[in-house]
Amino acid sequence: MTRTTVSPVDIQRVFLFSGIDGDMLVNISKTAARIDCASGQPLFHLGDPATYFYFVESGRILLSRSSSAGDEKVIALIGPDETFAEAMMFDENRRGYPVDARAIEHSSLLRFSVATMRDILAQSPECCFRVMGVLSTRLHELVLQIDEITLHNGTYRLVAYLLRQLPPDAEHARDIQLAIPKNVIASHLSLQPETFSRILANLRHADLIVTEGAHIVLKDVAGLRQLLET
Amino acid sequence: MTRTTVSPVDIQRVFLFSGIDGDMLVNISKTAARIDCASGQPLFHLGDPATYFYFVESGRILLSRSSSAGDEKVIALIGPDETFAEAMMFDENRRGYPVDARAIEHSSLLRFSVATMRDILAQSPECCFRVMGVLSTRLHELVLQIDEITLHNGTYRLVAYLLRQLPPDAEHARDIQLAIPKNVIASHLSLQPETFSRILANLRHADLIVTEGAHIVLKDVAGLRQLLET
DNA sequence: CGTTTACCTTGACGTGCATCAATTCGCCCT
DNA sequence: AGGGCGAATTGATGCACGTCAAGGTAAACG
Repeated sequence: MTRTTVSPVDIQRVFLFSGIDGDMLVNISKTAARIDCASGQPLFHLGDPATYFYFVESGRILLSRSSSAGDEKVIALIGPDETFAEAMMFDENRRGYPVDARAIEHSSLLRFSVATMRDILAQSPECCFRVMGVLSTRLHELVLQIDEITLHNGTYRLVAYLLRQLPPDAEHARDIQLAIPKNVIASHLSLQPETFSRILANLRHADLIVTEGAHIVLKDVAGLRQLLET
Repeated sequence: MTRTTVSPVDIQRVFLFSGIDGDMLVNISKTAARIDCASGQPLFHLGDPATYFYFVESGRILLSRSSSAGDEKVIALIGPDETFAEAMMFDENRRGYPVDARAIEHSSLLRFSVATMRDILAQSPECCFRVMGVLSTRLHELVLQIDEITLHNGTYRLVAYLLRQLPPDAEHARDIQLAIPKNVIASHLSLQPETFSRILANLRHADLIVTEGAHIVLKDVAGLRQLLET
């Protein structure tokens, strides 16, 4: 894991900071750092004092909770141009990070000081609104996740996941390339890898999909959508 | 469901508004309303355009998601002095409320305009910080909920719930009076009422608790705590 | 280039919790 | 008081998914 400096230009790419002007940008870049980390490398652990939040330039970060029995549940997967752990700016009770974080690819991150960011926010309601927007979106996503886990079975969750991978605009794209190992997706969907594999097999036997490793073709999108009704 | 006016004094009780001065307070109270609603009464449904958020003066509000099969999962229970649906101030994509809400007791609420509140926030970073703090807490709670559902079994969840009902300060309080019907608690813990009842029976047979209706005595707190380890 | 290692798949089996069904209990209502 | 109704409990049974075990495949690495 290497650490390099960050220029104001790098920061322009971070959505949360758009609309922040010259002086403040410099301030931010002074307390920021670029983190380059290898696949598998942990960034922080549950309960660690939360002094930073992150922006993903490239690569992929996995956020998870683990039980003492050794089971791990993937809470979120963070890709390029996304931030995570922004909520740590408001960790009033000093509970620290609520999840573990680690890279699952070789990744380049920007690391920002929570304290600096608080100073910025105190002066920029516009920036506050952006942060609140992001937090609100996260909230919505977690509610959807709870909905799926508690109200729907494994097949539903997996099919919903596959359909979400389709680009929303392209009408007739039916090919999916999984960017993430299947066991990780399984954990994200609250399934065991074995169950994940079996459900894919079922869908294959029902002639709804074709699979070849990480490449999946949705043969019958309408049929898959139908599985989500009832 | 009746609707009455709200005075600036009423609003002082809302934590989110503490530190807001005279002029703005009046503004808020003008667009606010007191809602008095009977037990069972719905406040809004999933997807409804979100123009209000709420503060509970008294009573209890249930937030839930429902499947098309008719199953309902309780996402949160909101009691006196708490706000809910604040995140709707930042519903940029107009997705509407992400849950259903209804009273499960005769309740008195204050209803605030999302638009007015946005105006306030734009002028008060202090108030922004309070909102962000609340959102951050909600986020944390949802992550904990996902953790429990996916990483722990029914007994763990129920025991954890019982222990949470103990006042944190009072060292030797062991009596719990459930303020909520058991089937509602069951749904909140992602259990069927039958399973909930059976787990209570198990704990009773293991001499860990004594039950009499909604009154539960934790006979062996240490023993219960032990169930949460491993 | 062969070996290791991580990931994936499939089978056999077990189990935690859901489902269905039948009482019982307590409470509101007239 | 009595009747009606929702909530709670308990039993019998079933199933979705987890667990354990045994290969199979492919990429990573010396």
